[in-house]
Amino acid sequence: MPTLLYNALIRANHIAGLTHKSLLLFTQMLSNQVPPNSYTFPPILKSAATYPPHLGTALHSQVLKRGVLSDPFIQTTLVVTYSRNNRVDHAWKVFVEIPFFCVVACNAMLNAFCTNGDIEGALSLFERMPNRDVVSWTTIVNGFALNGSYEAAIRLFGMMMAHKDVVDCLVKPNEATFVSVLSSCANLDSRAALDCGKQVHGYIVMNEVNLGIFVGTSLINLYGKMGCLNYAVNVFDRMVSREVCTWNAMISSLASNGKEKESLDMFEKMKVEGLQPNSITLVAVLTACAHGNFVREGLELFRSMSRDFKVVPIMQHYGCVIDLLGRAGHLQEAADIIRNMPFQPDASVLGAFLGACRIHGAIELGEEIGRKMLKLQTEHCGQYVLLSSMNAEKERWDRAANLRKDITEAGIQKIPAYSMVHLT
DNA sequence: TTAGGGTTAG
Repeated sequence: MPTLLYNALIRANHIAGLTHKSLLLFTQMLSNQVPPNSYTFPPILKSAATYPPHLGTALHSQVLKRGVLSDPFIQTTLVVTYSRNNRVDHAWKVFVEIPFFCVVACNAMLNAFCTNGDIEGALSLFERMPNRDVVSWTTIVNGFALNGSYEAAIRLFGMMMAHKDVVDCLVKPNEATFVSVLSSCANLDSRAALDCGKQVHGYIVMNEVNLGIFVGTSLINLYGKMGCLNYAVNVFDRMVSREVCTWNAMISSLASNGKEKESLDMFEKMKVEGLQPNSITLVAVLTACAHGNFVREGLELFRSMSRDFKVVPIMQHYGCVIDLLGRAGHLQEAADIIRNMPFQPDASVLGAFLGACRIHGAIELGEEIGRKMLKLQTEHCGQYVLLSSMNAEKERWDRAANLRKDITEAGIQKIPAYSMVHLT
């Protein structure tokens, strides 16, 4: 079989997600002494990115050996592969060897910085790039979002729209750009962020941008988070095609806006339409059950989800079901589930339980689980609280307040309040 | 035949 056929097969398997098969074909190719060429490596390197890093490195040596390292497609793919292996240092080494400023390679490197948490590195490269296209802008907007700087992401999107960039003044956003900025808006909690999201929506409508799965789902998520349920429903109804994530966003929006019954109805409708609920769907539906006090339905769903939907419960599902039982006062049942969990419960599960114990005055049960929680979280929470108190003693109020904020953000805010555990 | 950016989670 000639090189060309191997290349086609490797690529086809890579696209189909059969990364193992595509790697196997490559080894077969070598053992049959069919020489790989520059077309062989991009798909095989991307397949390798899903495996431990040494595979990528081994393929890098093959690239060298076959004398195709100067191929720009291979160089860019190497940057991507090392980045996905969290080796941004190796990605950079490959990148600096690329002789000409190529916008695609720069974008790959930009994304390498962004996905590895080096937003300063990304920004520095972004500012030095001689050319920036819509992918560059989207990557940096999304990079800020990935690193939690949603305001900065929105600001950069604004710069792009206002053509503030002297070099590149004709960049038009596309669907990926909208998705990044809408997601940033949804992660904020201000009127300004909602207004920004609405403006983006307006732009989408005015410019007759296709309301595809990604944009539609992002809009539903934004409006759902901001409490604008009518807008979310409106977008959902207007969409021509919907996927599981679209339904998930709609079910979550209804569940968190007091429409628990409608949320469950939506879940039924989704199943009727032949869609397979996934792990996220079940988190959303269990949330609806917890908020709507549908104890029996929620518990039934939780117990049958592995069988009916092939979704094995993870921490979040346990969190929901403990919340569900806890709110309704079924503390003994909740404690049984915690005791029999196949993995250690985290602070969110135990926190939900302790909250319920406090509300329902179940001191003994609370103590048992509280001890378990302290044991798990001592270094985490204890150190934070201690640090916070020490700062307060020295009148470093701002630092003390920041640490307290960290505790809240880590989702373990219930621990310091649970002083009865310390008394035992 | 080949390279870069995107959605949903108590």
